[in-house]
Amino acid sequence: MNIHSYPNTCAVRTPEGICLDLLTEDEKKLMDDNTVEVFYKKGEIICKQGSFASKIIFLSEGLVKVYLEGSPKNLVLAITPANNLVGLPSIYEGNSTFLYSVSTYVDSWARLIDINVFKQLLRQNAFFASKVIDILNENTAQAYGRFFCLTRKQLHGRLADILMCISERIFKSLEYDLPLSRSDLGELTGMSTESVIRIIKEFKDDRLIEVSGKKIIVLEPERLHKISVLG
Amino acid sequence: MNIHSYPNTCAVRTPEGICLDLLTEDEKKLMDDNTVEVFYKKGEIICKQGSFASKIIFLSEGLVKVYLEGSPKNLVLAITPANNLVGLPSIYEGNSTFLYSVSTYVDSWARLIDINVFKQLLRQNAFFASKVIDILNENTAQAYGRFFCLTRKQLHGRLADILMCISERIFKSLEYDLPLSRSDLGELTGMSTESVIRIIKEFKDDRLIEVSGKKIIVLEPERLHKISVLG
DNA sequence: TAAAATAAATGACACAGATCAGTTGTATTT
DNA sequence: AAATACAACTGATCTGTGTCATTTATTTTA
Repeated sequence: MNIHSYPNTCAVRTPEGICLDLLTEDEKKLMDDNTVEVFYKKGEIICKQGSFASKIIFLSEGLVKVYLEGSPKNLVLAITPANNLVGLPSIYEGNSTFLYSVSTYVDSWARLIDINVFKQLLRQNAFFASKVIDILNENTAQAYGRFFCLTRKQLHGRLADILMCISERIFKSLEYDLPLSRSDLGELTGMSTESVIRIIKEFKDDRLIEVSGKKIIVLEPERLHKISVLG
Repeated sequence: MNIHSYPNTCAVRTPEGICLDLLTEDEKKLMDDNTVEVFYKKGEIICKQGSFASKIIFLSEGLVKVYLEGSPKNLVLAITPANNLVGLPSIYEGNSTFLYSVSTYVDSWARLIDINVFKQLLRQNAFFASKVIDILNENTAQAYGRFFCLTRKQLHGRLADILMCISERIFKSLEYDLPLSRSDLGELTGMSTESVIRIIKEFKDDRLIEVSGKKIIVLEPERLHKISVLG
């Protein structure tokens, strides 16, 4: 049996403590001296798949999507809220380019940390490295969940999944203002915009959710969750 | 533009040096003292998703599949040849169960390393931890490639992809004896057995590959690669 | 406030690929 | 050598979901 409390398919659980706390004062200073903070408007690209990976991104404010470029359609790997590191998987030996692109759903602030300094700190502070491993592995668990969702569930399950996941992990409330369009939702769930609209309507008609424009209220989380699990 | 030399969708590149070399003599001894070597027959399960994650697996001989359990169909995350670590993503804080199941395609030998000893070594040896991060990230890159393949390519692309990947990364030859059945191939490419058979036949009729039973000879790697890229 | 542009919604249609129901071939077992 | 089981193969349907065309609603711009 395969019991998961709730889906984990769009975003990682926001970490309690961040790994940067494990650095010594000197190490923190070194990192700070090699970090710049940048503002990105809604829709802007923070890093581009295939380009030279020069930085690790700490999202201090906002909401971004992490995605693989594809023509005609991208594949969204995750959406990431504030206080998360992004770009870690690009730091392996022999690779020097970003594995994925990152762009903003809303106005955001990001701290860009020099990747070589980051790597150096990994090699000199085992507690820090160990914590980074934790973060990487949580991301992997989330990616696998998402992988399973997009390849094994069909439309209703996928949409139920995303709606629950956004509610649970991004807004932590059954009621939220979606900063995404229907076509963003389509990209996120790997389906056409038309299908998103159709199924949202069905969920609405079935009184599973309440929708008006961007505002979403989850009325029946249990039933929605059931749909998500059954696929 | 998205230029990859060759697909990377079924298995990681076999690592040149293994991270265990970075341990000190004392650390190596500690690890050895907490490792057992076990033989598994073809088709046996080495670890089961959801069960208590007590070990890290080093596959010393054989070929395994790493997969998520699903009814009715599993999702194969990767196939892994000898001299690779398996189970690393399970070692994050707050998680104590295997993220995936692992079973053997052929008779195999595995060294099972106590997970707590492994974690301890990560926390005390930053070079070791740093190397493990490299391995995790390579695995992530491979998983993303596979994710993209299974969600964005259609049948011909997926099968071409797998045939090339097995040739390139597992056997390192254009000619090989597949230790997998057609239904294994179906599971691996996320398609029905019937479709596997049909498309293999088409590839054969088009003189892209030569097939007799389990024996596969890739006649035109470039064209096969083209099919894989175009989807 | 009107006009233009964009997003949301809806219905008709097409098709990739699964499923089902079989046949043929090849190992195992007795 | 016959019987059984399983893997490989084939053809005929069925269905989920994308695409296209069009209408309605909402936002942005002039």
